[in-house]
Amino acid sequence: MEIHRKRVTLRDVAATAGVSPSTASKALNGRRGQVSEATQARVRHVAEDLGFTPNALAQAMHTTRTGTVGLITDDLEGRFSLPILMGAEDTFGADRTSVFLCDGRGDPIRESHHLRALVSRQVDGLIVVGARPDTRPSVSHRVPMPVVYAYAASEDDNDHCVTTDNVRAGELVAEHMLALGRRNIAHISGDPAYSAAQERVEGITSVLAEHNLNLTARPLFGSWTETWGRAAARVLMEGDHPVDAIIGGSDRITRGIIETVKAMGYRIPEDIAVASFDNWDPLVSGGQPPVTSVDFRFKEIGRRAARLLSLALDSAVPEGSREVVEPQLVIRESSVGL
Amino acid sequence: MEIHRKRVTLRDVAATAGVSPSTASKALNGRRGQVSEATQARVRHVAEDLGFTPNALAQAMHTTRTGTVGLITDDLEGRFSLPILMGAEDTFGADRTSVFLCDGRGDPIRESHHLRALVSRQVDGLIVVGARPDTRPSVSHRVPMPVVYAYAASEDDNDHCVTTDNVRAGELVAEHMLALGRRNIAHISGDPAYSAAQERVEGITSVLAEHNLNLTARPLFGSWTETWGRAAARVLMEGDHPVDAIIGGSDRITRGIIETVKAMGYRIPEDIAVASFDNWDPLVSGGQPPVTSVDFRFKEIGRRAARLLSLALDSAVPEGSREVVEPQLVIRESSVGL
DNA sequence: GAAACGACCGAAATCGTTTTCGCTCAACAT
DNA sequence: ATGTTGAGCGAAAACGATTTCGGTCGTTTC
Repeated sequence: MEIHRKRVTLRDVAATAGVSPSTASKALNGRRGQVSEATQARVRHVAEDLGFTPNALAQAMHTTRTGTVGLITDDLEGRFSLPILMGAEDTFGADRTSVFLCDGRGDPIRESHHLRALVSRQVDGLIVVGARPDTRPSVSHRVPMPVVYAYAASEDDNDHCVTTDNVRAGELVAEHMLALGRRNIAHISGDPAYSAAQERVEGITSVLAEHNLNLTARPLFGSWTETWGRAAARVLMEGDHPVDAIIGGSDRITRGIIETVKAMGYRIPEDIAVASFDNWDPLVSGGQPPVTSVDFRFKEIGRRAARLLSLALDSAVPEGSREVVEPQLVIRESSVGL
Repeated sequence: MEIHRKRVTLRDVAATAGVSPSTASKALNGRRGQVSEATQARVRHVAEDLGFTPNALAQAMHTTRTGTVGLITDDLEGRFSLPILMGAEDTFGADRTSVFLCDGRGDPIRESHHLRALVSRQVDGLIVVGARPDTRPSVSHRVPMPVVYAYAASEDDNDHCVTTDNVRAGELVAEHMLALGRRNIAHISGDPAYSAAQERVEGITSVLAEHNLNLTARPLFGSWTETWGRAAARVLMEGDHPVDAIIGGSDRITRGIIETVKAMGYRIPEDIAVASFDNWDPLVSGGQPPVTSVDFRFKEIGRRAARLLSLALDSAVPEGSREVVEPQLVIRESSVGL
């Protein structure tokens, strides 16, 4: 049924209700004291009957608020941006604001294009989601509306940012391993160019240091892949250092580690306790054993970013607000036996 | 620098260029013959100078085209919807239309809410992405604009749909296995309630039948999890039927299969060739060995859906158009040795 | 030299809604 | 009877852009 019936406007409602558009508007918006109960009811009924939906665009021309925000990301897989989007939807839901999602795909030209499109669509604000948790160039000076950076902070200190705490994430895992009585802890990380890699190492070593311990071997850096996890695990286990715990730099790396360690005849977690970062469900929950991992709570990041943006829209927040979402350790059988 | 400078309007441009808004408009839109070269250049220059960006909302009130479409999904993980979104962006890019992404999260109430929001925002059209490839309820009668269903078809035959071909996917894998000389082929599927599961079986068996073959054992149904893959693989390998190839129902299932088969001492692909459906990179590319898998080409689905929607916007397409995107087999080492 | 023409520009209407302001009319006080 | 309310409604302006329709010129044509 492709009856793309003409859109019914306030004018139509007013006409069939026998009042002026102004009165109809007041009736529907519940302007008390300006319209009688009787006509209010009548207009409401007619509007319902005709299936009237107010044109948000026309409304926006007055309020200069469109009830829309842009979310710009570079994250192809959507591992960060979708949970963040969902969190944002959660807190915007009450505000009844909708989200434009745009993928810049790491291309500044494409990003500029999206930026222009969003500005011309008069979005009230912007959430910029970085692909990696390093700082990224600010776009705030290029747009006439508030911007909040999520996951990756902006390079400009005056911008609003909601980020993760990779140092804390490292601490969480290290504390967990120590609490389990492990003392010979190794770390197989990913690409050392990522600040996340460095900060997690920092968190781990600082906790160990508090107990007068050190990593049993120098952290191994490579790439964020299973293949690297396998290779590094073999090197590590064939080395001279005793190992009773391995911290993988990501869930992908950890998959490789677990496979190799098991293949070499060690039991997990009895001989080797394993933990990881990301808590990405498809990799973590179905594994054998399921993997203990740090969850960075992307959804919460989205919620907080949206909240911050809402405040910024009302200029109710100082420049350069920074929020950090505390990560959370999710414990599974790879570190603690059943 | 939170200089949220007042937005510059066409009026401003006109004023500083010393012309009327109408002339400014014509100049910027290149209305030839209605404005002299000189003033055109002057207005353009001023607009550039002031950083003028036309208000798309105001423009939309004339054209009754907002250059926005809604994309509604239920897919929490974004495995389908993000690639589809990217594909849609690709073909919409030229049209300079932006996409509202909304997640219904499987909740009809939430979906209705989003639907209302999109209608009130005057989106030109809608793309509805189903979470599973079964048919889903139509929403077309509830909105005054064209709708295209992607991935999951609509229950209403008059709707436009772009879907995958699960039967063909099954055929592709089966043909591949036969071409490799495998004759004792088993299939470990997922939840039998999914039409995708049934159709893939259908594709596989039909190809085998053409060669007077049958699956070496009845297809095993369970859930779309690694755990099920492990359990089923063990049952299968310990059974009486000879097996030289296993087709996993999804990449997650296949992870479990491979792990178990390897643990039982078989070599992949020498003893057992393995293939799968989905071609989901994080599960498929880093595996040991990497997994042969059928790619359903979500991006292409998005592109086609967007194209179909564009046509529907111009009423240039008959009711009930159905498009099927041909899946593609991606061959890796789990089926073909190096 | 008058008429016709074309190039260039601006006034005004329009899109759909909200808001301000003024109008009308009944009810009430004086 | 006149003046004062105030409740209820509508006319009109406004948001920012586009488009139609004239209007003002200077130039060409017979």
